[in-house]
Amino acid sequence: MSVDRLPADFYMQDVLTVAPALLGKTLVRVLPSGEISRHVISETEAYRGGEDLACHASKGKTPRTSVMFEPGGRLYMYLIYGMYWMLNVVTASEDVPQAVLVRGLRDVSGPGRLTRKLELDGSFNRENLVSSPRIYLAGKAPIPEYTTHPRIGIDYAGETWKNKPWRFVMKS
DNA sequence: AACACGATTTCG
DNA sequence: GAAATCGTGTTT
Repeated sequence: MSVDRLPADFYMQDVLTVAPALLGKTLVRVLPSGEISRHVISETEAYRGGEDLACHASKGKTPRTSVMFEPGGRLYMYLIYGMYWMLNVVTASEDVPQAVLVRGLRDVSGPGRLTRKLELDGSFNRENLVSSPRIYLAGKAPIPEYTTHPRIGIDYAGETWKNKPWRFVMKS
């Protein structure tokens, strides 16, 4: 356990508050071998509820998206293109479906590559970051400087949503 | 039961 | 520019 593991309250805020606040925080992964891997989060994206057409939950609650309707602090893992697991942190209160996609670490670029490196897969879906012995987030304020950009790979979401500056990149 | 497709990455 | 590769949601 870590003394500065992020508490449940942190994840209960709106996704537009949590997504930039995750920048500079440390992703801690206890591997099956016992080795502890620590990486600083450098890039995130916010997916915000039923209205956001880029958010999987905008199409309603399904077996896959149901975890986003649970209280913040759990992981939402899903497989994309048949080969890459995406790491998402669920935020906000129950029945407010939101999640932050962890898109990059300071020394690992790309959401698909970072889950491979940290050995994260579907078995981590619904994992609770506040109590899990094998993965958690740690760190303290302040939030580092960052820039905002449109989200990647969501052209299907339409003009309104695809242009939202909801990608957050930590300045190196 | 069949089909279409994606919050990506890598190779040519 | 295109393939790889499969779970999920939708349609038949």
